[in-house]
Formats: sequence, C-alpha cells, structure tokens
Amino acid sequence: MTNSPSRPSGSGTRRQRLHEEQRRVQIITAAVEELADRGYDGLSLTRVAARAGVSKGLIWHCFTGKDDLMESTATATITTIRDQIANSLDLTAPVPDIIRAALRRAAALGVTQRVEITALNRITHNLRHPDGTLRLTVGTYEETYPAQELLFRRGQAEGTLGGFDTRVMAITYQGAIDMMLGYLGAHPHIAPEDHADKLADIPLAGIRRS
Amino acid sequence: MTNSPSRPSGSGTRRQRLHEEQRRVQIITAAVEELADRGYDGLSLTRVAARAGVSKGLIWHCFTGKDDLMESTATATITTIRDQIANSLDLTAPVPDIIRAALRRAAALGVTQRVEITALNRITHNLRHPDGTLRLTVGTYEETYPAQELLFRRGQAEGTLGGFDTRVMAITYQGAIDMMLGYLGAHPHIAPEDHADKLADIPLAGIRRS
Amino acid sequence: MTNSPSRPSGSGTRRQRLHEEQRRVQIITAAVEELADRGYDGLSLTRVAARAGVSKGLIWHCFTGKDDLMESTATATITTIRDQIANSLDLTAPVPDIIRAALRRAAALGVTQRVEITALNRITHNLRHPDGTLRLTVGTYEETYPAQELLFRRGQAEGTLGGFDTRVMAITYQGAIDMMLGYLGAHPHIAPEDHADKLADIPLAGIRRS
Amino acid sequence: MTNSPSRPSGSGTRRQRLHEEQRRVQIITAAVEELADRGYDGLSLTRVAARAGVSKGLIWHCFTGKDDLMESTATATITTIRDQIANSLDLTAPVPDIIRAALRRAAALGVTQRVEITALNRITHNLRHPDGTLRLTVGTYEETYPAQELLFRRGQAEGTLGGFDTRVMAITYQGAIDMMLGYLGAHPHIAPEDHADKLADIPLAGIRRS
DNA sequence: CATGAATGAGACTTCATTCAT
DNA sequence: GATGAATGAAGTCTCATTCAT
Repeated sequence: MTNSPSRPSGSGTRRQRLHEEQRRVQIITAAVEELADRGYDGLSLTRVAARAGVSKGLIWHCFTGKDDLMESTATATITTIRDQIANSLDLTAPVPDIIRAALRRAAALGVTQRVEITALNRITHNLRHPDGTLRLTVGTYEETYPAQELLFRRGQAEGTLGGFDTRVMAITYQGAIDMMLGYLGAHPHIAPEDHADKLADIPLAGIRRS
Repeated sequence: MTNSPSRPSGSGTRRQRLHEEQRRVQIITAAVEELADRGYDGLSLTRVAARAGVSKGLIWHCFTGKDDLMESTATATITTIRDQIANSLDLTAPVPDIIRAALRRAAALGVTQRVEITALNRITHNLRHPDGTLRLTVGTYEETYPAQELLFRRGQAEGTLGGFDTRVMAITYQGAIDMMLGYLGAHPHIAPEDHADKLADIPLAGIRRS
Repeated sequence: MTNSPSRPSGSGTRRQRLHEEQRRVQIITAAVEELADRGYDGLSLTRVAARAGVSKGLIWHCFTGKDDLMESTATATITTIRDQIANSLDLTAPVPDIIRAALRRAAALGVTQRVEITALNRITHNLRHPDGTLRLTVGTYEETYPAQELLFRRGQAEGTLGGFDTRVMAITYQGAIDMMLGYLGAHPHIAPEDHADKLADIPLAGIRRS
Repeated sequence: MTNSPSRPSGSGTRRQRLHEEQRRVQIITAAVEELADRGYDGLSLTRVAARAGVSKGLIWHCFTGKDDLMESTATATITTIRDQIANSLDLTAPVPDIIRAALRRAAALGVTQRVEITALNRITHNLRHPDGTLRLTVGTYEETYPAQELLFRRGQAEGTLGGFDTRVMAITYQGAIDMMLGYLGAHPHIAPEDHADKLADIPLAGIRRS
C-alpha cells in the first residue's frame, strides 16, 4: 500500500546528519542507559530511540534489528571496559601486585562504569539465539580465562603464587569480581578500594608462598 | 475398623486446599521449565499454562499475576535448593570440612537441579518493580550472608580459619559458587566434585591457619 | 516486560462471546469486503478487525496470522462459489446445455457475488510463500480442470462436441469466464445473461457437431 | 576532416536528457524484475534502487513517487509488448491466419517476455487510486478491444468469420490469451506453439464459415 | 544533481489480563 | 470454580518519502 506522505513538520528540531559511527555510538549509549535502568526485557527500542533523541526508524538504519543492537552494545562495552582495566595495569610488576591492582581497578570501575557493567551483564545473560541458547555468555568469559591463567602461571613460576588449578582460579576470580561489583552497586556507601583490598587479602594470603 | 472408607476422610476445604496447592506446584514447575528453556523474556503465561496442562485463566486463580508467579517460583525454588544443601551438611564438623562439603554439594546440585538453578537466576536478575529496580537480587543474597558469616566466625574462633573479613568472604564465596555453577553448566563433561575440590583447595589453603 | 493492566473501559459495547466458527466467518466476511474495496496490498488487519467490529487481537486468536486468514478466506470463498454453480446445474442435461447454463450462472454470480469473486482473485494472485512463489494459483485452477475435461469428453463421446483438445479448452473456458466477470464488473449496465449467451454462442456454434 | 573528435558532439542538455532517459529505463527494468520476483506488495523502492544500482533518492528525481514509477513501468511494458506482437503480424493476410499467428506470437512472448508480462499483470491488478479503485485495468484492455473488433469485423465482411458478437469475442480472446500465458508460465515443459495452435483450432473451427 | 541519513506513519504480532459462560 | 474467547497496550520492524550535505 502506498504510504501517505508526511507533511513538513512546521519547525521543530532541525534534521541532523551525522556519520554512521557517531549515530551508532549515540544509540548504543542510550541503549546502555536503558538497559541499566529497566533491565533487559524492560528495554524497548521505542524508548531507546526516545532517549537517544532520534526517530525510531533510525535504529533500523544503523543496526540490523534489536539483536544486532544488543550485540553491538555488548561488544562496544566489553572493549571499553577491558581496555580501561588492562591499560591501567603495570604488567611488569609482581603478579600479586598486579592482582591487587586489578581488583582495585575493577572495584573503581564498578562505580564509575556502573551502567556499562550492568548493561553488559544484562545482555550477556539474556540475549539468545532463536533456538534459546545464549549468544554471548560462553564466549565472553571464555576469552578472558586464558589471559588470566597465563598471569597465574607466571606467578607460580616466579614463586609468588601457590600451586592451585589455574583454570578454577580464573573462574573463581571472575565470580568474585562480579559479585563484588554487584555488592558495591547495592551498597554505595562502602568504599570500593576497601572492599577490593579485603578481597585481595583472602586468596593472596593463601596463595602467596610463605 | 475405624472409619468407613466410603466417605472421604478430609473435609471439603481441606481437599480444596490440597487441589489448590497441587495446582500451584504444577504451574510453578512448568514456569521453572519454561524459564530454563526460553529465558525470562521469552516466557509467556500462555505457554506456562499449556506446559502445566491447565487453562490460562487458572493462573489468575492461583496467583495475582505474572509478577506474583515469578516471585512465588523464585521463593519456592530457593527454599528447595537451600534445604537440599543445608540438610546434607553436618554442622558439627570442623568448619573447613563443612565448607568443602557444601561446595561439593553445590556443585552436585548444579547438575541435578540445573533447571531450578537456571530459572532462579533468571528471575533474580530480571524481575523488577514497576520503577525498574530489581525485586529480589539484593534480598536473596543478603539473607544468606549472615549465616555464612556466622560459620566463618566460628571457624575463626576455633582457630581453623584465618582473620579475613567475614562479610567480604561471604560475598566472594557466593560469587565463586555462582560462577562454578555457570561454568559446570556450560561444560557438562567436567566432573563437578573435581571442580569443587579444586575450588575448596584455593581459599582453604589460604585461610586455614598454618 | 510486564504489561500494565487495562482499566475497565467504563461501559461501551458488551463483550460478546461466540463460537470460534462464528467469529471466523465474521472476520472472513470483513476480509472479503476489504479485499474487494482496497485490494490485496491495501488490506490491513487493523482495518479488517475494525470492519468486523472486533478487536485486533482477536484475529490472532482465530487465525495463525495474516497468511492463514487469507488462505482461509480463499478456501471458504471458493467453496461457496463452486457450490453455487455446481448445485444449480442439471448434470444429466446435454453437455452444450450444461455449458450454456454454467456460463449464465457464472455471469449471474459475477453480479451477486461480485465481492467474493474479486476477493478470491486478489488472494489467488498475491498470496505467496516466503520464497516468493504463489501459494494458491496453481492449485486453485488445477483442481477445476479435470472436472471440466470430463464434461467435455462426455460431450465428445456423445457427439455433441467437436474434437478439440480438452485441456486447452478447459483453460480457455476459465479464462473466458474470468474475463467476462471482470468486464461485467466494470460495466454494470450490461445484462449478464446476454453476455453469457453471446459467449456461449461462439464456441458452441463451432464445437457442436453439425 | 569534419569535426574535432575531442569535443563532445551533443549539447549539454541533450546529454542530460539521455542520462535521464537511461536512468528511467534502468529503474523501470529493475522494477519489472522485482515485481516478477517478489510480487506487487513485497516490492520496495529501496530494493528497486539497489537492483538498478542507483541511489534511493534518484527515484524521486526521475519519478513523482511510487505510483508514478508503477504507472510508467506499466506503460513502458505495454508499449514494448504490443509492438512486439503487432510488428510481427502481416495484416494483409486472411483474418484467421492473422489470429493464429497472433496467438502463436503471444504464446512465444509468454516465454521470452515472461518477466515483463508478469510485472505488467501485477501492476494492472494492484495499482489503485487513493479511493481504492483500480488505476489501469479497465483502461488497459478497453483500448485493445476496438482494434480487435475491427479485425473481426473485417473477417466477417470478408466471409472468413462467422456472425458472433465482436465485442464479446474480443473480451474472450483476451481472456484466453491471459489464461494461456498463465498456464504456460506454470508449465514450462509445454510447447507454446502447440498450445497456441490447439487454442486457435477451437474458435476458428467454429467461426470460419463452413 | 546525487546521495543516503533521517523521519514517521502504520503494519503485523504478542501477551498479560479480564470476564461471559 | 474453571475455561478460553476477547481485549488493548505495546513491541518490533518496514518503507515511502524528505532533505541536509
């Protein structure tokens, strides 16, 4: 059916023209915020568009659809966060120091990057293939483990870490961070570095060779 | 001879009650399965009713609405799982042994109760108040921490555990378990007890007084 | 996301409860009218629902979706029309008389059943599988040809019809009827029986054995 | 030596014109193919532009809008096809021979011009005014009838055709052709000339004066 | 002029929830 | 009390059309 043409809308906001990438960022930002505010299944593209201050249709101009937006959002966020942690670390330091520093950094990010982390988690735990299987979970963490293990093994080789199973340790480490972030998020009055330090005290005390 | 068997032994009300309760269980079971199969969004009450083999309207007889069903499902599942862990533990044993046993038990449940745990997580991470705030997460874990801390403090008092921060430890402990369950779920070929033992080795080695 | 409950709508029309079949007929009728009025791609389920005086959602309660509604509409209409032609014919009459009667009947239906025939044609020419191939065309006509051929062969055997190719004749016959109906539709002032008779005169004169 | 070859021989305007016309053809060609592939609804100007290898906006430079493109496409296609039939006919031959030749020609075109004919039909049956009435159907055929009738009357005057109603015959003739084309399209294994000849045998046998 | 980013109306569809039977 | 027909709000997505660049 032929659509009826839309009348010129009088005045209103001028039509902006940005580069594709800029629009994507704008929309992804709005998506991250919505995700943090209303959760994964509370997210509606209508609201994302409204929050980004663009028309609904633009979302399908920049992304394939909802899933693509979610996946792009996750990817972009992961990159941002990972860089922020990795770049701040001095990888030549003794392994225990690196770990402690990483925990502190993660705790700090849990505050400053609260929304991004929340959004990322929501996508990770909800976005799924048509067949029902999750789309990102496995990949997301799975990619992180090897790097962690490498670090742990270096510590073991250097004699600063004990002889634990590095894969199990990597998994546990992730779980500890996730939980810490959740807890810090729910308890804004707690000092992040403090929590991070106490967390670091537990395993490091144990795994540091006496 | 005590009673004529021809007369139903319970009162009408009692029978009602039983029926009512049976149906609730029936519906909750179906909800758990759907949740595990299709995720939180993706769940529709129509399908839940169909899977439970009851009519759509019955859900509103037994529950206030969708949110109530979700909350009831979460509560029921938590109770089931918690009991299964707690009942299997010998709380008079030395604390490190209790912890190791609890981890093993949790790992085992991650296999046998896979569906329930998945469903519980999905509700926990998605069900929220109209204003967007989560309805269960905080509360759920928050209730567990004191009991854990109590256990840890006993261990510290008895000299079997080191001087770590018990609250941070409780949080970390939860995170480690959650992550272990997720990992075991994604890697069915891994032996749960093995993973649990390796996990127990890490902190116990550290926190056991040398 | 939990939908917000709808407030009771004050008064308005009372909620009707009919049997599934009655509703289907009601909706199909509206679909036929819309199809005739606005054409296939001008048809919107929103308008069909409005015309039928029911809520939009009811359409998905009674049918699988748009395609199902279209297919059901076609099937129902075909049945109606075919019956109206077939039932009015005396199949024991000489074949030429049957043909002449059928043409008259078809012409008459072209007037009384105008909308149904139009609607049927629109569906037939437009409803297609996801891969782009038409869904009904072939089947629709293809089912009619054998019966026609049978009739023609009987006429040939009885010596009242000439030795033409019966399949080609059946196809041509259909085409002649379709075109006649289109023409009569566009020229309401023309007497249907008159046109039908003139049409019958052409081939019958030729194929009746002299 | 006449002109320096280094200077373009046509004027700027003329070049423009050529470009403009080339692009119209390019777009119309793409529209025809899309129409044949996906049907009338299912056609989107975005895809037409893509198939034509031009930008979306260009369509509104060359045409008023979708309806204009459709109408132009129909007109252009009609012209092409009609010419192909008319030009191949020897109008001085006896009328029955002309008819037979025209049918053969039409049947052949049904194969070689398959796409164009399909597209034309789709537009014809679907393009309509905002009020819902068809935009082309009536007109299209209506213009053909007089010429046909003229031919038939010549045959009647020359004594090679019988005394049938020429208008009804013209209508029937069109219907027979349309149906033949549809049938040949659905049954590619059938020889077009064969079908055309069998079709010609039917009425010609009847209307040729005995 | 041409391009394609941007818009907005409207299509189909799903689903929690209500309520006549 | 139980059923499932009916509703209506909201969601995802498509597309003709406009217009800044």
